Amino acid sequence: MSATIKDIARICKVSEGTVDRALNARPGISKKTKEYILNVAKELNYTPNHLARGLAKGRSMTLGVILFDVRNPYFAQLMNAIEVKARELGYVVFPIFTHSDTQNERKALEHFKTRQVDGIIMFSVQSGHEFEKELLDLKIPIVTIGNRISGGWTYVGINERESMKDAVKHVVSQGYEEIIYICPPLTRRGEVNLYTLEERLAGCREGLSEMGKKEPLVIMDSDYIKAISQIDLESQPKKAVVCPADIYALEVLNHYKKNKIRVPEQIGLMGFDDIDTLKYISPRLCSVRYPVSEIGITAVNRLLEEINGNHNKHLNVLLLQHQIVTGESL
Amino acid sequence: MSATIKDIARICKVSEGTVDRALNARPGISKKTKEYILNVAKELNYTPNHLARGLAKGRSMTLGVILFDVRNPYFAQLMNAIEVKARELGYVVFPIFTHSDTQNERKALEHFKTRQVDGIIMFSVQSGHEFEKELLDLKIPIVTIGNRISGGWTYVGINERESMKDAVKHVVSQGYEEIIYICPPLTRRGEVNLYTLEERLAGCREGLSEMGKKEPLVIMDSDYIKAISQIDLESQPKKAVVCPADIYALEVLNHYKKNKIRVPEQIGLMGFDDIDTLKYISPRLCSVRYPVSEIGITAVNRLLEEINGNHNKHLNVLLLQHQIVTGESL
DNA sequence: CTGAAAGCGCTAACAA
DNA sequence: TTGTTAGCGCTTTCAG
Repeated sequence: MSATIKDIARICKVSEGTVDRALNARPGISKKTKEYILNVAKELNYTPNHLARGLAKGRSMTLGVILFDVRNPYFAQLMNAIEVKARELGYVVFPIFTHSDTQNERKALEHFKTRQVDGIIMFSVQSGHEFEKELLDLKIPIVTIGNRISGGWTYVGINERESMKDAVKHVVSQGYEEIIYICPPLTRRGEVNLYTLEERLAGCREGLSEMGKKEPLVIMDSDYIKAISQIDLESQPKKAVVCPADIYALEVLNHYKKNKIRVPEQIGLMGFDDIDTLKYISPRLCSVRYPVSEIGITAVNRLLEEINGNHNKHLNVLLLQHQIVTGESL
Repeated sequence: MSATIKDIARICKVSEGTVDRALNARPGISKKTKEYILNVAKELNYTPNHLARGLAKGRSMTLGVILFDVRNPYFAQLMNAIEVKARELGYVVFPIFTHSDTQNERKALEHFKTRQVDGIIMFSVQSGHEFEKELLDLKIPIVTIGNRISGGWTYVGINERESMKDAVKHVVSQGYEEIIYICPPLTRRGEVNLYTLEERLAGCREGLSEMGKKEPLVIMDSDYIKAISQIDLESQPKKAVVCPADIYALEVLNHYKKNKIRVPEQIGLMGFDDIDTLKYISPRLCSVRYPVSEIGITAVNRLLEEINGNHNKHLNVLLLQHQIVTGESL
């Protein structure tokens, strides 16, 4: 196989310890022997064995990443940012895509434990006491993104409630009086993490209330297209559909286009996430933008701080700024 | 830290070898002691250490994956399929996104070597003899996807030339006489892999020639939008823009929309890849569809065969079927 | 059926 | 400055 430290030691007629000192720039070695060893190592085309190193040091230099589905552009952006940042810092990532299945998430954590990852970045589906106990038992630093779990773990994201509140206020400021809020269920199995969903809905309610408008019509049906098609668009006052994700908004928009319903003339539409795809679609969707890549990068940085034990324990909620993106759909 | 085989052995008053036999369902152990050991292991919440196992067995049970950019939906789909399939088979993946930078690709391969991955799935930017030599030196099974390298490595993909030929023939069959083919350069650094690009262009030429049409107008400018805006759309005969990727076609379409040029009335448009995003865009783009996820799955299966040495050495080009997707843009 | 021991490649503590 | 040695946790071979 590949050359090992032992091989180099034998050839150079020095001890393995000395080779280690040369290869890893450790102190206590003469320049001469160091250069000699390095030369031989290069000739042998030596590459260190990370498995062995990890075993010896108790550090695998790998991070586990749990996301729903990388085919969703939002997760793809996160994935990209995390992978690039982690590698920049000498780590390599194991991604696992759960497709928001709680069983997959459980197995993923198990996987990471046996794989000896040094830390985990997780967008979780699960929640609840039992789940938190499992996480604690892992004894691995974890940073959560997207879905918050509890104060026990660092959370990197945006202020979900405020951002939706701002979105709704923007809609109202454009003259819309009635809000239809789309909020389909994520999945049915297990105890599911509803943090983001609930916060955004609460933000919607609060926003309307603060603007003195009436309660939103909340559509919780998974077939929300059918539900909205039953709404009377002719009656006053002006109505707008608000979605907690652009992908829902795009489905709604497709439905309206198919039925020759004009947006925003007959109904307003507001999305959330400001995904890249929007630039190809007209009318340009109003949405809420936030620095997705920054979330990934911040999560990696924080996770490494936690791994190295030099993090601020009193500050474990890291919120980034959101902003309203105006478009042609309101 | 976590419980180890040694701990279990001590508690059960047996040897480590016996514990190993129980834990890994190896033969030569009585049912009684096995059950006992398994119970103790469960109580201690034992989880195996994959680093140690990998080191001992010379198998890390990890695969390296090299892709351009997961934010591109095409790569995201590949990534998803590969990760899911690999995990199903007990492997875990290290993805590295090169952003089509040859330096990154080099470093990625280096990374994988030191990380002791058992195999690599690669969508390469590089090509050439020197590169091939590097790959050989790795002494790790490699399956290539997307960009073919040479007969030395398994390739999983579609027949690039035939698929573009079919695409062009379809365009011609819709009454278009003149083809504008978009073919922007990928990157400038290093010796770049142009396999796919060249094959598709060749397919375009062959298709036109076989249909008795004149040569395509090939736009090699990276600012292809500027280039197409100089084309006279009023003159006969009917013209169509053919793109070797939907993302180019979407940019072109955006340009036409902005300038109130009607597709397909004033000019036809053909894409390639049939990405998911298309379902949100009108007019529905004509494109070429092929089973992207299948490519990922096939690559994983083949790679494992190569790792285990039970692959068919005479068959190392695995081509999947493509199909023309008709839309409203022709 | 079970135990003992060597070894995977690297690190780290202690001697020399 | 260099060598020696004992691990890290698991697998594997050879005895018993």
